[in-house]
This record gives sequence, structure tokens and C-alpha cells, in this order.
Amino acid sequence: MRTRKTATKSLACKVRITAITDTMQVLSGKWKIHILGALLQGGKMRFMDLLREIDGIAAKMLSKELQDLEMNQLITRTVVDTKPITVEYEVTEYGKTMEPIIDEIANWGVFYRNRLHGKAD
Amino acid sequence: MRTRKTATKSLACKVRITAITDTMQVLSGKWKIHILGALLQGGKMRFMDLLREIDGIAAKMLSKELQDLEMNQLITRTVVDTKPITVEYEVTEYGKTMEPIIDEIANWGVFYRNRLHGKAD
DNA sequence: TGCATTAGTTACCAATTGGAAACTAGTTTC
DNA sequence: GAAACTAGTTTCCAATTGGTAACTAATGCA
Repeated sequence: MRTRKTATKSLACKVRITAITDTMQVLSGKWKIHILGALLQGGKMRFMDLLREIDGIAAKMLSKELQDLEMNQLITRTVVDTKPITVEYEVTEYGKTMEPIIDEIANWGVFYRNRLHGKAD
Repeated sequence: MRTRKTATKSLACKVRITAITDTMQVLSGKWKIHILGALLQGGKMRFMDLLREIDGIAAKMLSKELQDLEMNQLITRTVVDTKPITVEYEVTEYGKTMEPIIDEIANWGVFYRNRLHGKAD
């Protein structure tokens, strides 16, 4: 008889799975990480700034993803009474807690590219 | 005149965006992170182990995601000549470099839950 | 008057994702 | 001989995702 591996069946593992699912849901979609990344580096940015800076995103997607991020309190949306009205988006303190994740993901991606090119193994 | 934010237009930012895109592609889909998580904690595991441990996954998905992970060299697949033949999956050394990402994601998820329940802000 | 800019919204469409269930195929146990 | 366990594969379907392009609405500028 073989000892069955029950790694994910312990309480700790279930908590972990839930935690991972939660985070991935908050970051779901093609663009949220990039929007956060841009705002983390650029500070306060306007809608058109983001539209221009994030390569390939369409207004519809940007608008929708910004709403999601705002709902999750990772960013704030502030209407500025300029003429042409402008809207400023900014990462909240809470949103900044995402930075380590984004950094790890970016680091791994660099590592991945180096491995592909640098050497076969 | 206003200085345009060009955060993501620098070379460093483009590299970062590519890096993030790469990593997210390697981890794409609903299940890869959970499969890696299970294998990182459980060590060597068989197909049916994973099917049972990862709550909700169907054989089709598990099979497909395992193939993707193997193609990216994050895991190995070893056929063991037992009777009923069994197949063992294991995280490679390279695959283990994903651990910091998965840990950060799991940590953030726990933090997120605590914030939701513990206090409004 | 007409065009540009601001920040979006809307409608429509195509591709991808993922789930359920049935099926294959070899071996072993009752 | 039938059922069960191994590791999948196949088919078919539904929902989600995301893209294009056009449109709104207010304001400023030539």
C-alpha cells in the first residue's frame, strides 16, 4: 500500500489555494498587471496617458480594467476640473502591496528570456 | 505645457512589459499555478493524485496543463512501469524558480482576505 | 463652422477557455 | 467474465475574453 500524497488536502493547502485564486482573480485579464505596473512607475496618470503608454490596449479595455482595479481599491480615480476635463488614476497604498508580486513576475520573465537565449540548459 | 508621463516608453519599461507578458503566458489558464503549487508541496505526484488533490479540475484540463508545463520544462513526466502503469510528475529545478512568485501571490491573497474581514480599511 | 481633445460607452463579432461526459486501452482483481 | 484502476483522449457545448470601430458629450481653438 502506498501513502497517498495529500499535499493540497490539508487546511493550510486549502487556504493557500483560495489565496492564490483570490489574487489571480484580482489580477485577472490581459491588462491589469500592466496598468498597475505603469501606475506604479509613473505615479499619477491620466486616461489618455495610460492609453498611449500601454501598448496595444483599447479604450474599452482600459476603461473596464480601471473600473475593476478601482472596485478592488488598488487605484483611485480623480476627476480634475481642467478644461477638457481630465481624470487622474493613482495606485493606492493598498495597491502598492502588489508591487512585490509584479516585481517577482517581471524578474522571472527576464530570467526566462535569458535561459531561452543564453543557454539550452 | 505638461510633461507627458512616459513611464512605459523607456527601454527598461518595454523589457519589463515583455517580461511580465512572458511569465503570465507560462502561467496562463486557471490551473497551472495550482498544479505547480501542488507539486512544489507534494513532490513527486501521479496523474490521479493531482486529479484528486486539485479541487475541481477535470482530466482533460489536467492533461493539457501538464503538457504545457512540461513543454516549458517546469515539470518532468516519467512513466513508471508498475502494473497499472503510472506516470509521475515532478517540478524541475527550473520549475522551482517559480516558487517565489507563487509564494508572493499566495501571501497577497491571505493579506487580501484579512483586509476584507478584519477591517474596512 | 469645423476639427481636436478630453474620457469614455456601445454594439457587434471572433477566438479562446474551460467544463461535462463518454470513450480508449491495458492490467488486475473478484 | 465483469468490474475497477491506471492515464489519458475526444467530442461537443457554453461562457468569457477581448478586439474594432463607431458613437457621445463637453470644451477649446483656428
